[in-house]
Amino acid sequence: MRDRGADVVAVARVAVPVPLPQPFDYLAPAHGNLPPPGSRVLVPFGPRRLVGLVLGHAEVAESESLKHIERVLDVALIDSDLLELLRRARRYYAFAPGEAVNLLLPGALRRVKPFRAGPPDRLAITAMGQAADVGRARRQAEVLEWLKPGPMTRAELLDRGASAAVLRKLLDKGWIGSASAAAESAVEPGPELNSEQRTALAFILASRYRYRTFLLAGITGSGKTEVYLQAARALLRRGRQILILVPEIGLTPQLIRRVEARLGLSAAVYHSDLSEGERLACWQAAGSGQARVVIGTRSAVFLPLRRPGLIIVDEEHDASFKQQDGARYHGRDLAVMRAHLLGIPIVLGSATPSLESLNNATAGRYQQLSITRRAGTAEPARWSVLDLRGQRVSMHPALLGAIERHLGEAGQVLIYRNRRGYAPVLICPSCGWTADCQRCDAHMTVHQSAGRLQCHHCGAERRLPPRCPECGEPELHTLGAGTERLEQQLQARFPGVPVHRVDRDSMRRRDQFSRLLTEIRRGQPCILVGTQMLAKGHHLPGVTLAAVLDVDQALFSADFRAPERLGQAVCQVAGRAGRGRRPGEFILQSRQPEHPLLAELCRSDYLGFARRLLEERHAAALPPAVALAMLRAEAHDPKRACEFLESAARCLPRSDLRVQGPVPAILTRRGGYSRFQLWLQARERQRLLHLLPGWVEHLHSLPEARRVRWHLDMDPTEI
DNA sequence: AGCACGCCGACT
DNA sequence: GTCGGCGTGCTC
Repeated sequence: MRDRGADVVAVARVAVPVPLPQPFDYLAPAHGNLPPPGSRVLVPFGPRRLVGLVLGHAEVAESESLKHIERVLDVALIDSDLLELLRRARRYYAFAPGEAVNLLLPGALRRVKPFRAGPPDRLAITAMGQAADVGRARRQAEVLEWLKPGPMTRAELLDRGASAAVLRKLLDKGWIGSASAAAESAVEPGPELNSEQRTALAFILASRYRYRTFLLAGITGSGKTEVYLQAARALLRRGRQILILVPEIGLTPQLIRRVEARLGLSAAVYHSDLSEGERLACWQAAGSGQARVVIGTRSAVFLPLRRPGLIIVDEEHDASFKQQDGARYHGRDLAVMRAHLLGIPIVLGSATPSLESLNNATAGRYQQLSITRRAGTAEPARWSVLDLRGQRVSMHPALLGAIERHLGEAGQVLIYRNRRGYAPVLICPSCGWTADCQRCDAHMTVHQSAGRLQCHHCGAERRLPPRCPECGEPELHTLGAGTERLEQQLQARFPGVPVHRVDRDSMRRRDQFSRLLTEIRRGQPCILVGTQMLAKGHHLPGVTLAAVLDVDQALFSADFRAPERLGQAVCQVAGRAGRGRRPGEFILQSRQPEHPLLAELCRSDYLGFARRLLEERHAAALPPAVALAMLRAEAHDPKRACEFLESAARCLPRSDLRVQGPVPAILTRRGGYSRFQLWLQARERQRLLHLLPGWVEHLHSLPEARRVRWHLDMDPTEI
């Protein structure tokens, strides 16, 4: 027998930022030991050099192809808790180790060349700046004025119209400087908690220093945030850090301000719109413990934390917690995993919890805390359904009447329509031609004011044709109404009343929206028409009437999640009405007013509706009753996509999984690609988890895999 | 993903 | 004669 010790060597298993299924092994640096797991290293990789992350150590057969780590950049930069989170996430979502580098290291630390620290993220006016004589420099004077009330982030200043050059000048002169991230201010007293809020708070605080997941289900306006904040305050006092995950940072300036005012410190904010320098600064502040409260989007779940005490996931049902490319993880679910590893409590909050979380609560994995009453004196809105059958208009006469009445009583009106643009279809009345996207199975949307057709799926755009390109008919018709058209119709019907449209087209710049919100909160009667943007969590105390125009599509969608999302949107919109002192009214328009799901939604609260949906999912063996993973493939040639999925299915180990497909995706052709998928369902999640990583790794070696774009999606939210 | 190597068309 | 098109193969 040969001496095994002689041809075996210790290596570091290194994740490098390439989309390959395996980590790469490296020998210790020429002079030194193997760096411990979590170390950041520089390694030679083919003809180039890359920054990688040491995932662990291993013993492998000695080989000519093994190279040495070139340099150890940071020893044990990532702690073992985060590495363990990463291991579990990789096992669960079956993503490549290369993605790990992207998740755990901010961009600045992935560069081979050392990163030069950029300008500070939070800027404040200095004493010198207060006294400065700016002279003719108008732009600089402007910035100084903005900063006089208090510090602002670089992003906010740029948003308002400051240029990078002006900021650099002011920094050079010492008129503005970095505002200390630790600056503390007085704590604003909060409202008195009602009994339900107090009970919820008591449960959360009872599990301090222990893992526990709480599902805080509180109707809109019930004061969930107040419960989070008081829990946060208790842990801050013990020197712990608080991590708050939010769906989209753009929609939460109010939350950030409120957190800062109520906790008396400035929150570190982490999201993808930050500059590389800002991201690095936040990453370091979180890791050093200097940042006491961190508010971030899903990627913040991977931030290092020195002394974590509590994780909060706000609007936990929101789809943006699911990453839709690269490592397709769910920020909420990883947050739960992280809290578990850290041994700290986590609070998932929502007025309209996801069926996944409700199911976990029912199964006893999460503890549900409900708040059923609105905080303060506000009453829930009165609901009614208008039957749109037989109406050839987008707004029922009774809705217009209600709008008139509410405006007359000095109320504000919110109209929700989940479709931007003027009209979803352009059609020729003589030959039936419709304006379709060349690259997608979809109609193009008419954008009247821009005079263009737009595909909302691939972004294609072209001029609005003056006549039918098929038969020359000069008078083309539009079908349906998007926000742009509704704005026009409402303006025509209610002259003299301001009509504000809120969607991606009308609110190009971020500050436009916040300015409008400020304007609206002054309380003058007005009509707001908008998409999602308008429905999500904004406090609009002057709104007394809210309406959802079209709920029918979602009731008959091929996507099994559509009714859940509909219910959530409807409740969010209904929650906008009557949050001030005046009572609210909520109107739903439908051509299926007697549909059982709608009836349920109107009859009971969201939780009753959700319970019914959950029963349906159990009956149909759909998530969360079963675990679902999806293998997706897309190619210009649909045959290639299907061939790949077929051979992928063939090399699946024999098991009791239910495998279906290849089935076409709902919008089969998008952006010139035909998209197909394989459904993998299992009663027990473990069955899937055991086989996915190995299977996915094997798929890389299939010859068909190189001719298609493919990925695996665990717990998919889009089908 | 990059990056090199490789083997065929229009240009200084 | 060479600059450069992007197919395919490899990266410890």
